[in-house]
Amino acid sequence: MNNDQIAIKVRDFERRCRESGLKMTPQRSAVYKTLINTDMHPTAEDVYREVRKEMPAISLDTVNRTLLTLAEIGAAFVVEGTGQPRRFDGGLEDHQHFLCIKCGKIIDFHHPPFDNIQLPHEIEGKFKVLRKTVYLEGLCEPCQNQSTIKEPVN
Amino acid sequence: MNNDQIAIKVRDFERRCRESGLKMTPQRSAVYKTLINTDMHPTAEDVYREVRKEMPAISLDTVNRTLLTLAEIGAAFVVEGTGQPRRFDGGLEDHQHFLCIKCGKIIDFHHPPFDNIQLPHEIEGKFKVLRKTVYLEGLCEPCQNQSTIKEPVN
DNA sequence: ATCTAAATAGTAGTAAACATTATGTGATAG
DNA sequence: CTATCACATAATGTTTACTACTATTTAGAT
Repeated sequence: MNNDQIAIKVRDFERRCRESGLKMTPQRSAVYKTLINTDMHPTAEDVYREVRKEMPAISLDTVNRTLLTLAEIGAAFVVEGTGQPRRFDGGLEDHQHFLCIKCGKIIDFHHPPFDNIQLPHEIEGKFKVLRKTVYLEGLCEPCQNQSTIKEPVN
Repeated sequence: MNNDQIAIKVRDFERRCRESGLKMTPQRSAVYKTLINTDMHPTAEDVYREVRKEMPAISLDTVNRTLLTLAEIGAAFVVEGTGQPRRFDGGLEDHQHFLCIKCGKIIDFHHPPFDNIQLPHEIEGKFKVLRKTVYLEGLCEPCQNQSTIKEPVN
């Protein structure tokens, strides 16, 4: 990604912040710029290491909080399957998962058309796919109404 | 799930263990029984709390290790929430993820048919879906050659 | 019954996520 | 421009999940 493209994205991001009522701070810009400047999937720690090159005084906590903020306003997202304690499922029957990003509840559902997803050949050829699923994130029923109170995880 | 069904599953599990060359320990049975006896998606900690009611001396470490073993032999699986640090993605263009469960690498791919998944109505009605994607797990190319999981004995 | 490799319990260590608090700063109105 | 205030940050500490290590125990084979 060249400098122009980055500048455009950063301006876009700044507009998005204002629209969401967030203040524009140098830290936010720096974190965002660092994030989109990598094609990897960095942890907060990774971004922290990188962004310090430009802004040595920034704290890890700020980086982490900022990244979460970016995810909240839709300027970035958390890669599925990361950041939570590991959770297990003994149900081997075909089913799919919906994760409530607010209360953390995982809700099973089963939509038979999702059972046999056809993968493109370049994937089947390159990787050994052990699991393929449709994965949903959003708000469960109780959380759509409650605004502040956090529900216990199931 | 009634007692008969559980008994069948446990026998099945024991056979699966033998086939994988794993010893049958009371701890393994207990952990497995506890796991399939819940329709939730427990963490190791959750299972630990539950299984201690029957087997007070079991250690958390054993529960965690056993659950991972179950996942390895296919008697259970790890759901979204892989115990890794949270990872972010600033690439907002449509794409999907492949996670290598061995080296932890996340590989982007893009298969346009996956961009617009049609959800069943009962989902759209109940939940506010903020993200929907096809998610793959398996082994990436370099990791396919270095399997650590013991092959079934024939 | 004996042996051996595997599994477990117990403990300690590491690292990520989160909470708290004092300080600092961006955005707005006067 | 500057005064104000809510929001953001830095610094620190706490909690929690995960992993590492070692001595002991045990399942399964002979």
